[in-house]
Amino acid sequence: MADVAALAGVSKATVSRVLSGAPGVSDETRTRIKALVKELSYVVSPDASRLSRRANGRIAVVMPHTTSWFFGAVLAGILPVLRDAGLDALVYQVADGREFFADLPAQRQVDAVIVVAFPVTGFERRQLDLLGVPVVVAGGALLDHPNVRIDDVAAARQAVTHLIRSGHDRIAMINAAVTPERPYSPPTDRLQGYRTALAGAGLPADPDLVVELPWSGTMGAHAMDRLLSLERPPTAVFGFSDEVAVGALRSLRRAGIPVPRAVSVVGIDDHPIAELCDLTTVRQPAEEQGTEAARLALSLLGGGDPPQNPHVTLPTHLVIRATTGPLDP
Amino acid sequence: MADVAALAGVSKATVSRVLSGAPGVSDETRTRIKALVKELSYVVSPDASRLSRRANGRIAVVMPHTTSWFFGAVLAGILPVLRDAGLDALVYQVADGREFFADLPAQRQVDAVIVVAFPVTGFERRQLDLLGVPVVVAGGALLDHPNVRIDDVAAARQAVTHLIRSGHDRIAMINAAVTPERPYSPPTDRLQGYRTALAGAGLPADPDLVVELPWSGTMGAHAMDRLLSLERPPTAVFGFSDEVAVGALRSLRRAGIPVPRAVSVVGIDDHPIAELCDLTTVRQPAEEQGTEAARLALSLLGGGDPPQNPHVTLPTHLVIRATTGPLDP
DNA sequence: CTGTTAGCGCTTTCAA
DNA sequence: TTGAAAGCGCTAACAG
Repeated sequence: MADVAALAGVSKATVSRVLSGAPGVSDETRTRIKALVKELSYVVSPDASRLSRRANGRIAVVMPHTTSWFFGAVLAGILPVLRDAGLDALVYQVADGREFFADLPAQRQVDAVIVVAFPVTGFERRQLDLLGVPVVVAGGALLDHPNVRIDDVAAARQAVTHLIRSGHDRIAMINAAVTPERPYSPPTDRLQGYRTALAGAGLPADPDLVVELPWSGTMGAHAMDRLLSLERPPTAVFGFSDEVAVGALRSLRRAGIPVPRAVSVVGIDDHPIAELCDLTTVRQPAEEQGTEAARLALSLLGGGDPPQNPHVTLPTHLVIRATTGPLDP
Repeated sequence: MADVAALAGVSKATVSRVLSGAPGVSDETRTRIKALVKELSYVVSPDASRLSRRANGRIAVVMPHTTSWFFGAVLAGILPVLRDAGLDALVYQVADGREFFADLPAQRQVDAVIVVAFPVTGFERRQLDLLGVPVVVAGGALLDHPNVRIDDVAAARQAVTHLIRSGHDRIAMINAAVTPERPYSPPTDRLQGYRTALAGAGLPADPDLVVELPWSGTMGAHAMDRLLSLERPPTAVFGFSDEVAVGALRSLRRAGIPVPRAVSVVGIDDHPIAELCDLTTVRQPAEEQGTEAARLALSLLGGGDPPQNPHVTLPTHLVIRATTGPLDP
């Protein structure tokens, strides 16, 4: 910048003003400097600028992994919002919750943290506080930090009610197992929604019909195998997610059981795979959760008023495709 | 840092030395300062440190989108490598190639750029040069920048040869359409692999059997519909990717055509969906491409010797599942 | 409107 | 072994 100033015969201050669009520079000088800057294709050093301005123009995005659709979609929702606000995104993949919370590499580097669907332990929560910046949560909740999520209980109810209305009365649920240390709420909430729906219809809750397995790509398939080995298998299955449901479909296909004639299957997400598999599901807006979370983060940063409603619940809705229907008599 | 120095009764210089592990500090002082630092839970400001040291400790990761499996997986491969090297990742999603290349928000912020499977135009290439930092490519190639990729021609050949060996002689390909401006090579290369394999087996190349459609979630399904309306439909289909192949499966299922008894289907990727759909495919290591690319980037940064081989080709291999087989007589 | 003067928080010679 | 001082490249008063 010193060079530019020298070549333009002005002070660094003036150049700085022009570059930051600050007022108080004559049009003549402004255009002259702008031209020079363009010619030299000069840009300010963001780091120096930030150092001087005491703000770092970056936001941390913390996610357990980046591979699955949901996280990619949330990220896709976050990035454009931050970009438009002139902020950069520092993405942290916290495989098993270690490095990020232990070393806090984001410390003094970010103005806010967006935690994506990450079950945060007590220790981690305290570490997060140490960062001293606003925390917002996408796809989950954490104390009363601002967050954006769906109503998991309601989503599950929508799915199961759909099955009930199709005339099913032996409805199973394949759920993701949750460990006590990792307070991940969707499995709990969706199970509750499942039970509520059954109870609401006056259906019994058969514990054999709830299979909980630790998450894995083929977990849905294994769980379905289990359900098929029951003396009285279910006629309908509600999967924790679309990936789980599609796994169940695989087992049914291998077993030669016609869907939905003999067994109906429904998931949650409206993952792209659902459309390809003709899977009935309950759609959750993933990208929008990212978008809204990013917006919340920005509003917290603005220093302005806190957001109107710091707890946003986005709606879910049933998407009926070809894997559910009445039992074939 | 000034505070720490004052409280310890030493100069900032000494504190800095301790914190950066530089030599020339007595053990006594060192431990004393370390204790104090811990107590105050003080950490250096990365920005100030970088400003002073003229290096920015960040790497840009540029991808067309973050939603699809491949990109998430590559990112998952990149992040841990950078983290271990103490570098942060600035992730840029370049929806339609605009902001990033036009504004170069990464300018003066990163020490290298990893471009992930992004078809870069001439203009964009020039903008990239403007950043003045090493560029490495994951999942593609760009001039002779270091890169990590698979051999698309070979991958396609593996897929098609498998079909030929199962006795098929009317083999279709569903390909992603590529526009002239966006020099995205996999479609071209995979088509070539397809043709090579056919020619190698002395099979004719029927132009009707190659359907090219612009990418979309259901593109494979639509393309399959097209193939099914041919007077003589194919008995086997090679999809550009697993998602395309699964789309084709959907059409076949809806049409009531048994797979693989009447039609075989094979894809490329070994996307998680492939396992769930029992899809035969050619596996490409996505995460590893990220890992290797990140390593290449680091080696370029080290200032040390350039990497042994700056052009890495990772192997692909057939994964046989249940969607391919001989024609049922 | 523009320049001068201090820093921002750290690293790094160069002396002591 | 330690400290003083001079920046890194920019912004932000405060004067003129």
